[in-house]
Amino acid sequence: MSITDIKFNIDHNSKTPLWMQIRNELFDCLYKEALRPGQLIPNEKTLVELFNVSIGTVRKAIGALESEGILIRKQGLGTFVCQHDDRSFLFKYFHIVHHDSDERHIPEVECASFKSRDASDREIDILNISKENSKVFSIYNKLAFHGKVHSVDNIVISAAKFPLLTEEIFINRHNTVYNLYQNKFNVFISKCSERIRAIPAQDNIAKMLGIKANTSILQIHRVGYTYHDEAIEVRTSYVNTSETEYIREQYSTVGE
Amino acid sequence: MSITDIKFNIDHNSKTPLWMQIRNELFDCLYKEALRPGQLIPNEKTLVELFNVSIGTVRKAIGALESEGILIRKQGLGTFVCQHDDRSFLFKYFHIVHHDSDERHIPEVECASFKSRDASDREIDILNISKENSKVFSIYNKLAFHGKVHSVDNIVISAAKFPLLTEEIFINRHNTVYNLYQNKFNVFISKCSERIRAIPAQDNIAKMLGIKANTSILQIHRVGYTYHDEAIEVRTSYVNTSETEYIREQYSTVGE
DNA sequence: CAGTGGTCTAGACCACATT
DNA sequence: ATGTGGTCTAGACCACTGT
Repeated sequence: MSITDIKFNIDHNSKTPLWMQIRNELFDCLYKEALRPGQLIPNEKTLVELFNVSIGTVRKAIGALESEGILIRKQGLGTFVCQHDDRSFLFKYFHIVHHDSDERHIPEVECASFKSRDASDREIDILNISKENSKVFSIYNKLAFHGKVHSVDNIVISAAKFPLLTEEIFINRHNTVYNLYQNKFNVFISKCSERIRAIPAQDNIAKMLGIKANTSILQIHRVGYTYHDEAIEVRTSYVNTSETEYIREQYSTVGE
Repeated sequence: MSITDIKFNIDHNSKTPLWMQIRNELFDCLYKEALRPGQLIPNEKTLVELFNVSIGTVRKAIGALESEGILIRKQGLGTFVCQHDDRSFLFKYFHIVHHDSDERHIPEVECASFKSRDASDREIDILNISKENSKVFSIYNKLAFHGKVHSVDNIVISAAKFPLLTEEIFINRHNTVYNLYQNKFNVFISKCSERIRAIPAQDNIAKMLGIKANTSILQIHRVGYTYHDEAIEVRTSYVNTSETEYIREQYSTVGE
């Protein structure tokens, strides 16, 4: 189904602004997979004809989606659906930096284990897992800077949404995990929520981090969502902050 | 100095867009204190005449400042300079929630100590403190939910930037600390950066939190900035996360 | 070069809030 | 009723990109 074949319902007499209606229609194209990450969307003039509005209105709709991180405009090229291949997405959801550094660096990642098991009650609840196929993949990753492990990530995803995922596929990705989700399974992570606590490291985690048991570490519960707030991934990170820190720079934008 | 008296330099042949020039001029009005938090800015038609551009250009400039959290538009009323009195600012920089709650609540705050002392090297560096007046105020606040203390905040600010601040003034504020800065000292905190680590609680902090020494807690280093990235406040928070959590909801906005 | 998005104009009309 | 910002139009011209 190509976007140019879709019949759009734009109501010029509706209470909701035209640009918002157009934004929603374009957004639904992502959901209905008429538009996919990385894809070029029709140019402004074409959209004007598709929606039968003036160009300023189309531009406002695209601007809204751009500020949401859904679309990205490239002058002279066109407007594209955001993807985790884009440079700006590399560190969007990676918040650990080395102590004496202001810049984020890509960590070295090593998969420690890859298993399939039944979902826990909490996972069933958050990931909205059906009873028929309640299997999940549970993956442990070790993250390091300069060979020194600083974090252990436990990633849990529903097997139903990632059919045919194998340890080999997972390990042999050449990019981020979210990039794998996007490119092999057409799942785009667009939003994350995180909850952070300080806990003493349990034995197994301490061993993976190479520290003594009961050392104070960060425990970060993250839920990753795709379009329409559909929860996709439950991730628990354990971070040794003796040489690293969790950072957050908050311009007082409206969004957050 | 009123904003209508200012001579603006807008260059219609410049490489930088008109709307960006206007955004910068308006922003400088804040810095030069021709505009203050809460103040109504001139209406769009007046700005059109002041800057000698069309209304769409003015609207784009205002839109930029609005998305930065500097201005707030209120339909039918006008456009105002953001202030920490605004509801949306209440929780903007407060990220602690009770464990089994999704909503943020206002904590009970109690001042534990209020002192003046010489700045440390680190504080001199971050706050850009001069050698002539190197005094800082160091304040300890205890934050609680339902009477149970969960956080201790150490606030450090340059005495030079907060002349005449006393413990009495500090304690008798009827709003947030940032609101006090704004209303009594004309300092608007517009940006914060935070770095989070997990540490074992030291004796004095543990005592204030009502927990055993060496319990794992969060240590949050925050620097608060005003316009033009001028550092105003160094705050270190110690959070007992046995019943609370640090939260971050990240829509994939461009800003962050 | 042709095609894209980026900027800017000069209006019209609507929805909202105060007087 | 008046004044505010919000939406929308129908263009013009510029700057950037790849061929």
